[in-house]
Amino acid sequence: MEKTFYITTTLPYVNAPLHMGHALEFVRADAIARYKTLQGYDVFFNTGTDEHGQKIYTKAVEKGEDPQVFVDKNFVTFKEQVGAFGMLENLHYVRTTDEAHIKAAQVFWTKVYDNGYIYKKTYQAKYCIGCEAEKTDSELDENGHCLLHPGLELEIINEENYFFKFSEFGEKLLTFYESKPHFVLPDFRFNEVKSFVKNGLQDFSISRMKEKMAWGIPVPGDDSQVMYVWFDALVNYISTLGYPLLEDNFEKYWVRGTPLQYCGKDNTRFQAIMWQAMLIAADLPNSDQIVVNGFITGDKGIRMSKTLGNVVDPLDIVREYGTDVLRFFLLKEISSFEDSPFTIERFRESYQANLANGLGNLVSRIMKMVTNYEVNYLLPTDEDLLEFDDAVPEDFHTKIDQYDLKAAMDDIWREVNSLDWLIQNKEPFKLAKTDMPEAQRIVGDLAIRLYIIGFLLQPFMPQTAETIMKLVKEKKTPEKPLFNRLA
RNA sequence: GUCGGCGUAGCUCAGUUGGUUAGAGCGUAGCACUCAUAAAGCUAAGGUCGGAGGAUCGUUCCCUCCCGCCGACACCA
Repeated sequence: MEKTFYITTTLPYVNAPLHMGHALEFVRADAIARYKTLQGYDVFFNTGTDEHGQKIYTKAVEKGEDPQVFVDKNFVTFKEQVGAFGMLENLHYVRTTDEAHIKAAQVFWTKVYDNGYIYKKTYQAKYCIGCEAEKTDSELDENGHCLLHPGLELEIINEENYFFKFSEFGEKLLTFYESKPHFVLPDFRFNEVKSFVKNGLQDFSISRMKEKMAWGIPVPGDDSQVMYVWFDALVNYISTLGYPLLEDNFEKYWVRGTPLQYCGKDNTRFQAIMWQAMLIAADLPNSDQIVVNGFITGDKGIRMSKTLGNVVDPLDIVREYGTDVLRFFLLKEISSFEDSPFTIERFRESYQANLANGLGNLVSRIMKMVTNYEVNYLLPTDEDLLEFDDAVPEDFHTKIDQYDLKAAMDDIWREVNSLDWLIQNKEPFKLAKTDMPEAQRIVGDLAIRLYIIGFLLQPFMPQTAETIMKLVKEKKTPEKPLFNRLA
């Protein structure tokens, strides 16, 4: 039976442009998807857009547009932006306003309802007259007043909502976590998850009154309510696989594969706790693993913000340096799990050292000798490279399997450095004048190792990898530098 | 406030089950080579390992306290 692999990003809200954090999530997930594809897995790679909820509704109204028209337009933009990150061709896009998704969310709801985990209860919302908005406890000061209007008493609004019996899932979740010691990566996030669950879970509301906010999926059997946005949105991870149909893709990728969910650290709770409880409530198998990214910050770990002027737009980077260079920096220089700074200075330094002076220059010098000395060599096949571990750096595969992509990239660059060192040390360019066969042997060896670098680079920098492999295969010197030096 | 983590060269970070001169990459300075994108190679400078106490023959690495930063503590998806 063929090996299958499922991976998904979280779904960004469709109303805002993608920032560097999104780029990180997409590029990392894509690198993993490509890696697994190369390993011979049948990969289902999912992303998409979250298109319901108050924020989007408000934005559409502001623009004087019908919400559906608004999200349709924004989805097109979203897809273009994601395309700029160099994603796999067969990436699946799910939209939470897709008919199939809406139906799936409703069937999911009904299943959970029938299993007795949804009930109706009065929900008490705190409403600030000053802000004209509902407030959560974290938005209040110690006196229970709105931070922006500390003088005003909050109004309590009673509203009938549907609730999810989250409180019944504490033990079940902890048992599940026990059975999967690496369910959440990195482990300090898993610890946070566990302690959250151990502190006790409370039921929470999963619907809103339609008359107040109509932009959501109708609750089955109750016209007065729509689903609260994230309850609907989380179902995308399986609606994209054809759920409620439990055969075909769902069986193939979710049940038989190992569903991996990639997310930013602000999403941990939804992915690792709520969604898992929802799956149990609907009698469905849990996810296999949740991998959590840190945030990208500005200089000195300060968060990026427009007012500070330290925002770097991933699309600007792509426009100026190309997709692979953006991918390079995100994969090589950004910590795999912790917060990491992205500054233009750091970016340019790394570009100059690792791409222009490093990899790009290495390709030039090796291929120049290959053509000048008319070197012949026999390249390993893909099968060889996949099967024989001695061709790749030690633990390279282990690092990727643990989603430490930065460590894998460091391995590749160690190889780049050692080839540079070898050239300097063995001096084939001198030997060519006295002992051509030996020079050819050395350069042939270098070319093969360069080819392997290209091979290893495929999941991370697909275009560059292809270029390098092609040059080595065809024994050609690049017509122009792979990466131009910066002034 | 409670729980957890972090604070190591200019920058980004490794590391030590406590033991002679604390590591890498980048950046900086010098030397030198020429196959290459004036790139690569070699060498060097640069650290009281956040601060103060304590336990120890001895600690950057253990304990206590302090300072600073960050995360979780639920309806922000």
